[in-house]
Amino acid sequence: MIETIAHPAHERESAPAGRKMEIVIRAAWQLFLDQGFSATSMDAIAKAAGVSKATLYAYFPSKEALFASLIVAECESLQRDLPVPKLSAGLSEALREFARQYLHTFIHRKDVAFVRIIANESGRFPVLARLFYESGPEATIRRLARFLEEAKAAQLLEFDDPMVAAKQFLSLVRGELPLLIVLGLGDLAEGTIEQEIEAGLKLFLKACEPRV
Amino acid sequence: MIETIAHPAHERESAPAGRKMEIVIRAAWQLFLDQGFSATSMDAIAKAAGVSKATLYAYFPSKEALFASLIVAECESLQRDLPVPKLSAGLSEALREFARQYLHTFIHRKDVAFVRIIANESGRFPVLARLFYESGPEATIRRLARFLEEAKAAQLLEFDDPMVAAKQFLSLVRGELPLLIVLGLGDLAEGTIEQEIEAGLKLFLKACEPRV
DNA sequence: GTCTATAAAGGGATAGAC
DNA sequence: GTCTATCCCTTTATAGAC
Repeated sequence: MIETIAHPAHERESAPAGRKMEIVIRAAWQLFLDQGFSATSMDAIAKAAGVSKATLYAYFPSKEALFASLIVAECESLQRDLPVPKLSAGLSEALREFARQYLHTFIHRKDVAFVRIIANESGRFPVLARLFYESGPEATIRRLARFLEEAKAAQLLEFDDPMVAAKQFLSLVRGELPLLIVLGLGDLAEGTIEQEIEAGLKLFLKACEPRV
Repeated sequence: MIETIAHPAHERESAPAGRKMEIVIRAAWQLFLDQGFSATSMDAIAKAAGVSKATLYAYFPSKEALFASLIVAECESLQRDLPVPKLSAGLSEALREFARQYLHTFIHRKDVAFVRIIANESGRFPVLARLFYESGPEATIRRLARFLEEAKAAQLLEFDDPMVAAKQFLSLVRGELPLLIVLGLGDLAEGTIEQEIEAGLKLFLKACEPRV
């Protein structure tokens, strides 16, 4: 992504390596997501990517370095894909849509698998754990907090601290979902998510909408 | 702790085995909590318990069986130690104290480490994952829901579905705490937990207390 | 850069003595 | 029941040919 411009000259050298590199990264990420760090072997990655183990070690000095590289890249992706609240459609609908986008990451297991991996290697990658929290969950809270502050300024909402209110809204709409998914019990009926969002939104607005 | 009384008679036969068994269980549980299932080796358990590996395999036919046995026992313990809401001290204080007891399991890492282990091995032990969810989280929700229903009957609260309301209250008071702890970022300042509880309680009551 | 082959270490599980 | 010693497999990582 960074080297998109430039380097048209030595395609012959870097292109094969570049393609393989990308295949390796994809295969490794898939395996890490599915099985975690410890359970994923370099052998398995090499096999899935169709390369030899020696090639892996030509790209990355160790399994840890490969893992860290993937996490850092994914955190950048997380920050790019944060939900965006839009007041234009009305406060209620804006929050509803924000919640939908927010929960989408849980339902499709991306974010939860992410947490699971880092959590399981708890002591091992403290820097990566913090990077993830700041790139994903905390950034989401901050973005929503700014939006809530605008709504407060427009006298659509009442609350003390926007960061606290943002955390509370997100807590309400996610409910038990992350736990259920992380436990592999997330086979929910179709409308369940929508119902949870609706219930959470209702409670939040009941508590924070100005009383006429 | 349990066997302080009794068994003075056949100390010679069962006491050595019984004592060692208990030591093994304690050591294994400690290691599983700290390092997870995969990362904990039978060698390490044997060493920590001061027995040989062969002794472990005399007690349990496999590492999986040992692990499952510990999880099942811990789930029984979870159900015994559920928080108990008491209306006697007033609704607000009852919910506050319930929340304190609830979060206590997160702060002291018992429950979270538990989730972390099961989550990472959920593919391997789906039955244990469900057992855990029903023994801990779901049982807690049910207990609180019953209490909320009483409060509703006494016209202290207004809501539609007691199970939904219970989930919402618990979601509010736990906030980001489980995520922070599971990521190893849970070094919170002293009053933080109390503040989170207070804020969650305030929002919940604002939304669910009858308006005079 | 990429491969095959292998070293070195650690894992689960078992045999056999006591 | 408990131990020591060991089998056999998988893992990370590297050596050496091409």
